[in-house]
Amino acid sequence: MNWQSDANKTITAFAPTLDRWYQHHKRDLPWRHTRDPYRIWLSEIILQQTRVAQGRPYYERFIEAFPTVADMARADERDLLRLWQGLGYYSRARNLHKTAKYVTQELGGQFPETYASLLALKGIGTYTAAAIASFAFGERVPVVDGNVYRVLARVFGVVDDITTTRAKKLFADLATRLIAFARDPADYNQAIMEFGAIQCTPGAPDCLLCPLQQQCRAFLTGQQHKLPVKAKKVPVKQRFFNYLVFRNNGQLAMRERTAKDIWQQLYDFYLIETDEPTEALRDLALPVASEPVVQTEAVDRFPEAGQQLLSHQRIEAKFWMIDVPDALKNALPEGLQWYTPDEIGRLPKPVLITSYLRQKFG
DNA sequence: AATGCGGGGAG
DNA sequence: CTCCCAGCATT
Repeated sequence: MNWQSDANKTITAFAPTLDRWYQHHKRDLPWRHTRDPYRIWLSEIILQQTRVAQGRPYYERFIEAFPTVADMARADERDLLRLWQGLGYYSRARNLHKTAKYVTQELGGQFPETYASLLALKGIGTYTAAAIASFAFGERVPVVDGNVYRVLARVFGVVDDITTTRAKKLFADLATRLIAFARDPADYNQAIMEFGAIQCTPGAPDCLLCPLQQQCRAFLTGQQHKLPVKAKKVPVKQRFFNYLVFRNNGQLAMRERTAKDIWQQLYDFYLIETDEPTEALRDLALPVASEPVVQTEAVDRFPEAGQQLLSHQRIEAKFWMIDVPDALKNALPEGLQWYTPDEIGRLPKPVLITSYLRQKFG
């Protein structure tokens, strides 16, 4: 039996084997009880680059707050971002709102029903379009996500670097061949992702109890821990944030982040970024309006420290609380506004800011 | 083809 | 520590 005919046999047996495995290992997840494209769309956007365990409570809260796409379309974008707070990749929330409005206002509340038309919506790429098309409408189009790359790379011994365009096409083509043998495209797509999440895991795949063990090129050659091949990512950038937390009469000065940077449309404080960690307030180039304030009214001579690890940046933050006298409260730097504690609670904020507020004010 | 974008959990 | 998660948009 040569390798080629082994591979062909594996291809025809792959989907049925996963389907069988799935029947016994399927988790009970809320978005598996519906074919409502709105709910499936919402769950898929939430789950982009996000583990099920992390995304699930957000899904529940979103469905509670916005039971239909029309409800979401009506929402204030700030409230939507506030609900999204802590999930990261906030462009997902902005695109969610944009698409909800588009579907409601331009499509009469009806989601597009094909892979190709779904792909045209903001925030929907190849993976999400395939997921919605198959789960909600039964279209026979394969999902290709991180789980699928891992499972296929191992079972079929694909050593191509999955970050390259060539490999992406190779995996997509393979996935298309495989789904042809599936009984039900939706179940099969769920099955392969579930299999990757539970059985064929990144670190310690459960090969001993794997139904594909004797067909898996990686297992048979002992290479499962080396696949998939993925170019290592760029080193994380270190940044130093110095926050001046202006306070007056129980209110804090905050501003919306609008720059082309992290945390767009979330709220934080007056920020001075430096190339090196700062030890004292006098080392900072302070805003003109705050100078007299800083001389006399700084509350925190030693700042609160904060750390935020992002996948692409490591942020070291320091917070100086500064009491602003009434005489200067209308002289805030451009963009800053006073907010009461209640208002601040309703603003969407990065986790770094929320953590600071919690540790400072409870 | 490269880069930027969050935050958290697992090993 | 490192890796990576039901990826996508922009350049």
